[in-house]
Amino acid sequence: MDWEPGLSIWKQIEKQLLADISEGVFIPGEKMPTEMELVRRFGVNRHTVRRAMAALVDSNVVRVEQGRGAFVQEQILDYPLGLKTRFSQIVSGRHRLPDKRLISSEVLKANSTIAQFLDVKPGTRVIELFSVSEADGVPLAVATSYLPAARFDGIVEIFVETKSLTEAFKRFGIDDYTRKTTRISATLPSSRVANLLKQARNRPVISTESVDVDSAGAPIEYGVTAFSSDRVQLIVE
Amino acid sequence: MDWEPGLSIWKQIEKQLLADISEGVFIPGEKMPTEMELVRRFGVNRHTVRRAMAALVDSNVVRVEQGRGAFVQEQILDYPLGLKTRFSQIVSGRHRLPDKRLISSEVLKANSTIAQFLDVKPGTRVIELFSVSEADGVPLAVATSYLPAARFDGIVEIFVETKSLTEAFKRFGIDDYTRKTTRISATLPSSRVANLLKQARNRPVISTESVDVDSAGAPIEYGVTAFSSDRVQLIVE
DNA sequence: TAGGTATAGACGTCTAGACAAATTTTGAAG
DNA sequence: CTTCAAAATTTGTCTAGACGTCTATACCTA
Repeated sequence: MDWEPGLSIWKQIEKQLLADISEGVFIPGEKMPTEMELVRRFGVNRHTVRRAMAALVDSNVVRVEQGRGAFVQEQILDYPLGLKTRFSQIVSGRHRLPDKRLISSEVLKANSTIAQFLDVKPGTRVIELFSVSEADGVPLAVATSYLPAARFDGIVEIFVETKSLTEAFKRFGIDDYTRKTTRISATLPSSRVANLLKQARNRPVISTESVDVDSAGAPIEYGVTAFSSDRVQLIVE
Repeated sequence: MDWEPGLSIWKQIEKQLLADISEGVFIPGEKMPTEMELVRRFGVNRHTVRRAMAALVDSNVVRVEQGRGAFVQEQILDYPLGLKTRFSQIVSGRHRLPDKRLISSEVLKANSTIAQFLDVKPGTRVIELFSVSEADGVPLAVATSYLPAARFDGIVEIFVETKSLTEAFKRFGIDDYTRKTTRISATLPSSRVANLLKQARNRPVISTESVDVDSAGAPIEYGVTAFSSDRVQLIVE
């Protein structure tokens, strides 16, 4: 690489890396070359590369993690937590393609926690849905949902077909439902969740616990969702 | 200086300099020690001092000028440019003490520019006021104002006494006046203006040209004002 | 197989030195 | 005294090297 006079080398490197990112050479969320690789590519000292990277970090274009490397910062999705929060609507509204894939499902007997939130007796049969929500193919969240089996027999097939719980509920005569409660915490993901989110195990997830109720106030879903904190920001209105 | 473990040295230096500033050891607008002086004071390498200073520049606490040195950044005053812009009100509203000192005044014959803005014939006698506006003793702007002499005979004494053009106008029966036009440009100050603003000649000033009119629409003042761009930011609403 | 340990890889900090660029000061010439 | 050019100051950039801290991985042991 040859340098044009009048502009400091680190600024030219910053410019080049920025161009690479916008051209898709480096993908948001993916690892960038290591400092030493950039040193070899540009033929400068490591400190000069670091000066350029520092500028990119400063402008929030990349994120650096000690011991791991640098990553192209992804655009963080604002996820409003309202009474009528619908995943697909939020993502579509940001001009991104939503998808919700079912990973596994089974029918089991409710433990005391699930029973309490769904307002049923412990031991009642409930459907467990384990799914991944994506935008443009990038996983944003993994959700575990529990629904009373008696009321929603056969909902799994509809969910797989429509990829939407909202749509599946409609087939069961529930045209409208609202969020009753949401509890928010931050944790580190299990390896399974980290894997599904395609993120490092030491990056935190935002964990929400929520109950949705139908128009009559009866609980229809209890869910635990883990959002990738690098890709999603929850907004409380 | 001895360093506590667990926190990088440059951060400790940053912290110390920040403390010095808030304690008034370094005064806003004044020059800070040179890098070499800080190197001797803290007993570290110049690059370590520069790392700390870079953080302070980043957080807008200091401003560095190549070849001149580092200066404690002064809090920039937002100066709204509205129809009823009144200097003393704006400054008081920011909990700072306004002052407007008359530097010189004289009566002269209007040239074509002044005559045009004041809507009088060239050669008409006008009063020229040259003043400095300060907040907490720090000069923010120097203003040259032109008023029709026939209408405002004896206004100079009132202005000196009240330090306010708004107040002086009131004595002449003008309880209300509005800004008609404001033109904004950026220039380098003359040495006289730089001196009055107590700023370097190579730091730009924001220059405004304005006409105030009374409630009947008749021009009562044409003024040229030079704002210190380090201390004032104009806000157009 | 689970868990701890050693090791290599990658970023963070600090020191040292050499020039470059911008500004200010000094000093000589007129 | 003014003006202009040289010198000194001061900050900006780049290189070079050493060591610390954090992470991931491979390997060993129980």
